Amino acid sequence: MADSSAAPRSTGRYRKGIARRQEILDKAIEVFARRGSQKTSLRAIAQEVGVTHAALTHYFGSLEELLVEVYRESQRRPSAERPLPPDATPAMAMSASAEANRQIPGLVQLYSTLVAMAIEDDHPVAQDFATDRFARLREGIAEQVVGLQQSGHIRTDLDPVLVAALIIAASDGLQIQWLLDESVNHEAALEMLDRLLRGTPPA
Amino acid sequence: MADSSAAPRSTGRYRKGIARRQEILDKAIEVFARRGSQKTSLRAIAQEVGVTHAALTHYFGSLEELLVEVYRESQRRPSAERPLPPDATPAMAMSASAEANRQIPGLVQLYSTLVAMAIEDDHPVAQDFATDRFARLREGIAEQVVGLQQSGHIRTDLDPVLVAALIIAASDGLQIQWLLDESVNHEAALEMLDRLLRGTPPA
DNA sequence: GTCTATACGTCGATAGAC
DNA sequence: GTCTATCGACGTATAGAC
Repeated sequence: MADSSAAPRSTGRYRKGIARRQEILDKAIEVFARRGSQKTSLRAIAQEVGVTHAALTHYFGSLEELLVEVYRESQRRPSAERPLPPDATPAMAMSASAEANRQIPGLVQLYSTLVAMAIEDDHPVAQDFATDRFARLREGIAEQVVGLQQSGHIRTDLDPVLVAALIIAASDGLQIQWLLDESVNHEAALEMLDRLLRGTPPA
Repeated sequence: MADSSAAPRSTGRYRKGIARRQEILDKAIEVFARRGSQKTSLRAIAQEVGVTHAALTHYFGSLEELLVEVYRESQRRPSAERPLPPDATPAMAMSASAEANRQIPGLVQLYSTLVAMAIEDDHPVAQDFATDRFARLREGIAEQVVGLQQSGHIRTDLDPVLVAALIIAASDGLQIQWLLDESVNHEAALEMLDRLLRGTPPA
């Protein structure tokens, strides 16, 4: 559950504590959006927010939890009203989502940092975050894939869960390659994958 | 070029310096293989190698460069004589390579750490490493794809470079998902991608 | 409850002795 | 060529002001 790991540290049940925590989180997000992923230490964030670094640990427990919350909250906000057509394929939805994230400086770097932390052995919060995110995404996309298979938009000899994992992996991996070399066309590659999944034979 | 960024720090032109550097590098690799990716600080590595952390910076300049060299050297060693059939598809070659890397504890984590560092703005060594690695991989795989298109094993309506980027992205992304959830079948997903690229229509 | 002040141990990096 | 010593910054923990 997202709720359990997203539960405020110690003061969350009280209105004022929640409000203050949210206020700090909002400012932290703004700092990330404005300054990118540099200087993401507790002390640097605290200084920009206008509190001491100890105040941040009071509300978030640890830097790890703060980073996860910043990313979660950023994802929660609709970045700019992107009304996806309801028949959009999962790959193109991932592409649009990636495009939206790219608008926020530092967000992609933050995500990669969290994933890198997650696969280390001593970062349980990041690990829970990443495991949960991937599991939910796979589940949701696999469900869409089943529907698209029934409507004839994806070939039916493919395991929906494998397709979901592949789409997520492709989107994440292409995003990183694009960040390092803008000649890598994230969207075109996902469109190609879409075409392959559709199964229309070569001309 | 890899040579320029891989050039020893200050003593590399002299035989003894090179030898000592290589000796330290060998031990560092052994430490990573034995202990995984934990405790990868300069001081921890130095202690296991048997020198002070200042000695490591003398040979490698920075932790960043040491980590890159450890990964490069690990990749340079043939992990266990895996004679790929010459007609293996790029996707299956990536799968085999990933499988081999998985045998060395901490290597996949080290790779992810380097990639995460690379997309930050203040890690030029990691950035050069990652950019170079992806560019070389894309180039090599795209070349293979062209050959496989000519021999009829990959459908000819696909841009070879996009295919290469997609295969690399899929392999990297699936590896991460697998690390977080072993139910994600890295090899099966890449096999599926292979099948899609081949273009054989659904039964 | 909120938050500051302060201290602890570790980190990467560097200067200078030998 | 390698050490010791030291620096500033880091995440974390705790005591206590309010």
